[in-house]
Amino acid sequence: MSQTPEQSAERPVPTSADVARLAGVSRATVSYVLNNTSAVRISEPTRRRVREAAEELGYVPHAAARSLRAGHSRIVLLPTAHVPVGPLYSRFFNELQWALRRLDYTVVQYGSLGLDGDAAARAWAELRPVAVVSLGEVALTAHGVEVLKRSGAKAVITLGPQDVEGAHSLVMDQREVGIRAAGHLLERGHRRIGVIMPEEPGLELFSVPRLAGVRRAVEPAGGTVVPIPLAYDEDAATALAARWRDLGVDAVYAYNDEYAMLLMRALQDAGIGIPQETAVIGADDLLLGRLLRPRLSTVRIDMVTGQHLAELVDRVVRDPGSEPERHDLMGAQVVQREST
Amino acid sequence: MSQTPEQSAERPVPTSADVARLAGVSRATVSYVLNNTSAVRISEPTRRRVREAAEELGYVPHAAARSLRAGHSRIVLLPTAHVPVGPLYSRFFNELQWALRRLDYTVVQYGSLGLDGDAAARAWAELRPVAVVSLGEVALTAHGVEVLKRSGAKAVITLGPQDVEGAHSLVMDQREVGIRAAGHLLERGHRRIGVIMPEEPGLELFSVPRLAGVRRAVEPAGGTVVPIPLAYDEDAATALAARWRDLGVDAVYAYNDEYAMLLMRALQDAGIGIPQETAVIGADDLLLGRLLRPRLSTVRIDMVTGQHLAELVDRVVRDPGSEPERHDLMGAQVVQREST
DNA sequence: TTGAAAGCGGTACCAT
DNA sequence: ATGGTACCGCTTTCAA
Repeated sequence: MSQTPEQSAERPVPTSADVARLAGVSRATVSYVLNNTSAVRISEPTRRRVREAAEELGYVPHAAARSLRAGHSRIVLLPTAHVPVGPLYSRFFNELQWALRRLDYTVVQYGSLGLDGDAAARAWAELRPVAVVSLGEVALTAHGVEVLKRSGAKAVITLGPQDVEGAHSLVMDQREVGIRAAGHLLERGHRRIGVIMPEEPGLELFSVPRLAGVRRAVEPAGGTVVPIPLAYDEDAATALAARWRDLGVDAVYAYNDEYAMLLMRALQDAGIGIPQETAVIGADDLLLGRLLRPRLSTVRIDMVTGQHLAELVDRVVRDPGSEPERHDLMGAQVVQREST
Repeated sequence: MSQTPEQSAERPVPTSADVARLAGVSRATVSYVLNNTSAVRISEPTRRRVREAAEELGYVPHAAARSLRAGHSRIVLLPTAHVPVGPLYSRFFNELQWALRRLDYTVVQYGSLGLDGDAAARAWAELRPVAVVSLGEVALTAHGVEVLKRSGAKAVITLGPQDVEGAHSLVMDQREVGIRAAGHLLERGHRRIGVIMPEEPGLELFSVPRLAGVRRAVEPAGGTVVPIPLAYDEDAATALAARWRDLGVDAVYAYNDEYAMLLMRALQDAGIGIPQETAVIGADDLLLGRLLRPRLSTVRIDMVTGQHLAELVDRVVRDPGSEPERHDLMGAQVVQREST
């Protein structure tokens, strides 16, 4: 009797038993009424009494108890380590959440700081999610996928640079972006190609593979790749521009359009002609690139939409038997404007 | 074409009872071992047997069952209707999630499409969150707060234009931004002031009060306010610029720096001098404003940091008895550059 | 038409 | 040092 977990001075949270007592019926009846169970017929007067009692007490059902009993949840887990800033990614993320919510899933965002793949998978599995959509910030291993599936996850979907055994993988090979950017610059006759590497944390996920892509395109062609760290900050850009000519690059791929804008402004202020002296290309095809002068060339990325991904989640949840698929998505195309 | 039978749909998820059976001990012992309960001493050999059994079965505890028994959760609910895009807001949001996670809360993002305040509050209460941080997209009423608290929420915190009874309110009066922007333009001698109103959904939360602020500053001074709808899109801006002179405004507050950039470019392309013919001021003090020519004047907003808010959540959770406070935050200051 | 009761998976008190 | 067991709140047979 002494095991009341939490007996505060406040009113205890009303349960369906309280509603039943007040309405003078059993808990079963309360459940039937409030869930509109069609298999059972409850008289209208009883329904009314139950509803009124629930209303009066401010009764709200307990989701955890319900799903414990049901044996499954509608939780979709979205692990996040660092959510990369940037308009493209935010938009995707919002769309995804929105679309999942429309499909009646509960989105749980779970920060997984400093957990390695398997520890993270175990932590996620505690929530018994029906699906996990890993955005690739935390490396999910085949074993991690197994743990999740064992814990009842019907769909494990990864979105990242490579596919993971046992999971549906949406492979977004960011190297492609670098390859396209570099390919374009090579075509235009450039050979010594700078690559802006953001110093902000959480962007390595994208920046490192993009650099690798540039290398892959440039080195076989006999060109040179020069990685150039840059903080997203005016002073850093000015300092970089001051020593720009020492770098001897004749073209630069600037990670994305925002970094490209920062760099272009600094170079222009330092009297370096774009594209004559240095060609500049960004990525992401943001509106701002079209507003710059010269207009910014860029790599447009065809990313999966949040809506699309949400539908995949739902499909896999409904048909968990389906073989894990691997989709290569992420087309990338150069949009040439005036800066190259 | 033999079917792959290894689907977990068949194999039941292992429970602590399974672990107990395999280890040849009771469920209580399993619980003691896996939770390192210090009140009881378990022999080392037993501990090992339990650990091995858990490992072998791939056992992962069930968070819902645990918190059902415990009588409370560590869920912090973040309702989101439309998460406004925009770097300032995304950064805040990420910080908040990150900081809460560090404090060992589980962040649940819950999209509340088309639910009115009270229905939303009920839906949120089902999850029995220990805290709710409403970012002001869904209007929370005093009654809604009551429902949440009755369901066990120790902290209900709202961040929005006005305080809500019963909740800790962080009042961010966006009108202040409009007031500052307009005040600055009035000082510089402008009297007919345009206000760019983004057509994108989800921004009304900010744009409408900002417009109200402009009105409040301009009208007593005998000036005129001209709201100007604008989609975040190059063609829309070009079309607007073409009829700009008909509007007869001599200054414009452009919602934020991104819309300001879009507008400035279109105006400049149409041969309209900035700031001579039309002064332009943005808001948010983004880096891009400093990169524009002329450099963009802006309103810098001192928003609460995610870290700060997370600490408030934690403090209120630990001391739920504390009186609801109302903090006015959101200082706003004009940063004058060259566009005004 | 309604109620009694058996769990879902864990935790922690009380015996042993 | 362990085991037995009574809950947490809810759904869902099975009886009455």
